[in-house]
Amino acid sequence: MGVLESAGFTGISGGSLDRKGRVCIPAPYRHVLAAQSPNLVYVRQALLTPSLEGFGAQVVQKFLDAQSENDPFFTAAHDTEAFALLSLSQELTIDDTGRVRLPDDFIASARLNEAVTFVGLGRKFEIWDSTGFAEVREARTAAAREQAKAREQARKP
Amino acid sequence: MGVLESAGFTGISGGSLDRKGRVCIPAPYRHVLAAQSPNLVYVRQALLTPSLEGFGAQVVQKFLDAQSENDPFFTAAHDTEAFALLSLSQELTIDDTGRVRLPDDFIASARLNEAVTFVGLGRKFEIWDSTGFAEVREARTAAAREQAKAREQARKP
DNA sequence: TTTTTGCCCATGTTATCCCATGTTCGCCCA
DNA sequence: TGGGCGAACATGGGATAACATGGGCAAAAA
Repeated sequence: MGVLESAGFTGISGGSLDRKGRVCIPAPYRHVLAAQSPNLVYVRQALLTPSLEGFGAQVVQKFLDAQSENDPFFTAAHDTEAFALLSLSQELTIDDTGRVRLPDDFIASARLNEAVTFVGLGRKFEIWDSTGFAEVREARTAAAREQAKAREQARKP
Repeated sequence: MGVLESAGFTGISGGSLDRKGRVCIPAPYRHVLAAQSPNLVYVRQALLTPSLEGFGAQVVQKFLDAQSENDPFFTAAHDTEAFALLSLSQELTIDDTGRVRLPDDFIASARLNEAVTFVGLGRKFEIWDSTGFAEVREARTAAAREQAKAREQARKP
């Protein structure tokens, strides 16, 4: 713990969903979240993939700030954005063993089984079913590898 | 210690991975890292070679700043990059004897044995299995030699 | 009542802190 | 210009705290 929090969520780690629908948030993630608000995490269903997205209060706060600066309300585009961020998210409290209870419909929509995988992406993190994530990981790694190769090429000739 | 830190990671040095999966980061590297954030190093699996890459908080911070300015938080724009940099990296804390615990999957993917080699490359450094690095070193030296020759040619036609 | 939710305790595992020791490097003085 | 001497460094190992996870119990909801 230290300046770590500013760097956001990083790394990939495994966890487990117990029969009560609880998951233990990885300790490093909890430290990031704790720096934003105590015992709180926002979780929503990802829009494009069978996974969940978690983030801290800071993201919500930033959105609200932007909201008050610009058009307050009454624009359809904005409402859609607000819906995506606020309506689809649930504010979950982290108990003192570091776990949260995931709503059943979230578990269903992300197709989670007992083994889950946490994926750090800076200001947000993802929760996947471990089996399902395996191939996604392959694909993403391949894409990253291609990008890295492309850079090698660009530099050399 | 001096102005050296600003020059980034330099040189090649050996180290050892103990039975607990710990490595001692070479002191010169630690000094570079300390200038960016205290007791922190980011390590990731290299994309194109069986090795690990280490770097300081500055690299990550720079990426996150860019991310939050454009606010592409929930867009897929930088996803590949974010995955490569943030997901594949682990934030490791350096204990007060200068060591970090490398995750087992990192050790496996870089095929590390007891003897490891640190390779300074400016803003990042690499961690190789010493035996595996031997031939890579050959190849790189040869490539560097070729490049040097090519430049000679270009200058004196 | 039956079910669910939040709270608490229990436990095995893992990592982290701390102390100890050998070694190498740099520095200063003869 | 060599020793030699002290500090910084690298490495091993054991104790301790943090972590992940299962299960029980009681209050609240259905």
